[in-house]
Amino acid sequence: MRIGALAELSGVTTQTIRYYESIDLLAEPERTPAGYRRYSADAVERLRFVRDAQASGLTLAEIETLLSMKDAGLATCAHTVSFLRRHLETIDAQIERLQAARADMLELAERADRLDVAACTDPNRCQVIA
Amino acid sequence: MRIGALAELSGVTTQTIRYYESIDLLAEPERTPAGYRRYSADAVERLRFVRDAQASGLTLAEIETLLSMKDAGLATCAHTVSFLRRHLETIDAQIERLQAARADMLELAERADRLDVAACTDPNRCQVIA
DNA sequence: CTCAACCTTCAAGTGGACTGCAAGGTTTGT
DNA sequence: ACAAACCTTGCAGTCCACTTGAAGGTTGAG
Repeated sequence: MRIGALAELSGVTTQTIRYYESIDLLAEPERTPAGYRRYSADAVERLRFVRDAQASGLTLAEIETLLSMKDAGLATCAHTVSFLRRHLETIDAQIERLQAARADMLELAERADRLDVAACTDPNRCQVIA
Repeated sequence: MRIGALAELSGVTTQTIRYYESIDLLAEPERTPAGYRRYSADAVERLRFVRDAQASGLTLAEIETLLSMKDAGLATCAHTVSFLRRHLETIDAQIERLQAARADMLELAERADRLDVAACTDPNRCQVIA
């Protein structure tokens, strides 16, 4: 598939894909005779990993380290594995924070519902509330 | 308490607190006669909300809207409440993503452990793996 | 054949969230 | 009285992750 199809399937823009290639998150793909990038289905999976890892708070540089580790068939070193373990703890902390945020917002929404007297439907006037 | 103590308690830097004030996330606090900012314990709670909300993927601008809503005693408008509800769904999606990322990393770490032959302890050589 | 939709490179620009000075004044402990 | 640690403003700088634009070449449907 070409870059547009990959973008479609993976939910990132074509520009972002090229950007990822430029910072070595994605290997340079094959090219068609005209010079268009051609990707295999694996690329979708790789981008999925990138997005999950990113959502978990890793920088693209850290993700690159992890992907190198993956690519190297896990020719592992203690340092990176311990980074991974530490990050697992970070993820758990983040899930907790997210649950706290969820509770905060739910309470806000429910209290707002209880007080909802005059509904305001004009998005412009609503931007800043009172 | 003064800005340094608030920073200590809430885990952000003093500069960040001043920055938040500059973008109206935090109200201008009282000042001591010498012009030092003086905060009440509420500020810690407010910063906690900011950090949770931020972890849940809201921008500071969005958090400001939410805090205005809170400050206005929830003089609510349908638009903002529905934003809140939509964001609750985003948070749930994010928790799922985080759990996927967690699973990915755990698998990576465990596969690495199983293959761990020559432990490498030099952090410099370990940065990029193979 | 034509036209829209797709692709190419490279460089510069953007937006969000800080972060780091410089050049001062204040507080606190000894 | 003096140093270390704290505080002030204002503004420039940084980092990350894109995003846009210019100036073109290619593909595929009608």
